[in-house]
Amino acid sequence: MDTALNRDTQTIADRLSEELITAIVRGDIPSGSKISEPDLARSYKVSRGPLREAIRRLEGLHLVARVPHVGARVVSLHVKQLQEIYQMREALEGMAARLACRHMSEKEVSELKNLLDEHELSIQKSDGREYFQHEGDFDFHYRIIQGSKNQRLVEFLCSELYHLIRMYRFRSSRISSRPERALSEHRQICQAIEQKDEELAELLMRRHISTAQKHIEQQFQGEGEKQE
Amino acid sequence: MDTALNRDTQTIADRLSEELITAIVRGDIPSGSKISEPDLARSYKVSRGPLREAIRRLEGLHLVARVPHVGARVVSLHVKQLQEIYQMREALEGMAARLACRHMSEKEVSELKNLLDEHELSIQKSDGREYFQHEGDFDFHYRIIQGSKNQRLVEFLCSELYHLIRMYRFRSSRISSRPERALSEHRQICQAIEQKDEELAELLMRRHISTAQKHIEQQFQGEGEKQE
DNA sequence: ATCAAGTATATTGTCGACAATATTTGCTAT
DNA sequence: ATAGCAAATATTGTCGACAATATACTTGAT
Repeated sequence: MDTALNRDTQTIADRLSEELITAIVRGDIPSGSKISEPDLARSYKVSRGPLREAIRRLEGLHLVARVPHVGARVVSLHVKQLQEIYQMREALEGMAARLACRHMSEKEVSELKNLLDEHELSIQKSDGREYFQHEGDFDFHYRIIQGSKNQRLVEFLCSELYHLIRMYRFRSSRISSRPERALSEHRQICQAIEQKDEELAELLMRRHISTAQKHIEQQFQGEGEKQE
Repeated sequence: MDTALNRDTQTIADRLSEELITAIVRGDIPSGSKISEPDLARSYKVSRGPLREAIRRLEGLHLVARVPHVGARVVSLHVKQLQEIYQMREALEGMAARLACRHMSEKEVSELKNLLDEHELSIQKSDGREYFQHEGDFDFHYRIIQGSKNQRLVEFLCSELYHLIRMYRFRSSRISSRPERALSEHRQICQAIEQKDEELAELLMRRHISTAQKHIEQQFQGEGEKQE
């Protein structure tokens, strides 16, 4: 369950907020549900002080919405919200790809290429295992974001937007990720970065994400409403 | 039925976090200074509970940095941080301009044009009042961001990045804002939005912000180091 | 005199109790 | 039976006290 029993210096509120984030992202605390302070405090065996501080942090990450004297709810993602997130992601990851051209080291680029080779193998071997596919996809994007060397950009994309995206993926887990097409797009992007073609890298990344967004919208239309 | 009474229903932590934000942005709590919980609690006449929750919120906004068992400090902006912020701003406001083409109403566009006329007048009348100039600049950008109708984008730009930008402006207040040039760029952007030319609007906005960034970098080089 | 270690002080973290507010329940009147 | 009001209950917000940890200071040895 828990892997870190060594962190004595960590504060309860900090540890708790991490736990709550993963619980929310994985759906253990369902999207849209109310957060009861007494209940949560009991089940996590903490007092309400640190719990409230942790909730305040989640509020800042937009994972929960609070209304005074009423309480906090886990946010629920509707189509519109996902569109908004993907629009921001398109702009920011496009910029990240541009900056990665400028700042990624030779070593980082070659590691990125190796990663894509691994993905190709894993696609050939197990052509159904979508979960791994997702993780691989995240891995690719994370590396480029890191490669931008823009710390604030990294922080925002990885710890705010991606939490929400993962949360959505956990909820509706069957996304036909079309791994072959994604891989070929990844290769194009990687090549552009290798050639330090900033314009092209940004363009391709934006198109890649825009495609993913359209795909999600189709999914939602195909299945109608299943929110509540 | 309770619209005017809402101020009473506000919680201490919420009110306090607002006050602290403006205090930090205006420099009343100096950038880089340590935040002492007992001191702050005394001077704002609150107990440490709500104060700590407010600090947790500021931490989420990246206005303060906390280290466990040591305390929180107001962030201090160096050149590198400003560059990072402006890179994100360029990407996001470019996207905002693009979306504004899609979503701004006729009325909003005409109001935007009126705003620019006012700016032109105010530049002619008082060609030295830079403070007003800044506010006008913010106003223009805010409207386009709002015009994107992307609520998450609005929230992030207006309440995270702009806090930090304002904070910097308060610190080193003399930025030669070159109002004439800025105004003409604003007019170009506005025109592109009016004509619903998404490509052009995004391009011009990005160039506009990129120019501002280069300008800031020059300022910093011109004056050398004057931090802490 | 300088450095290290141990003590003293101050600050941060945590807790349980109490107050303020919202929600639910139950009762009354139409 | 239902709408509306009032009491009861539960939840959130706030506070002051105590514990854990870090910083500052003193003391002693080389």
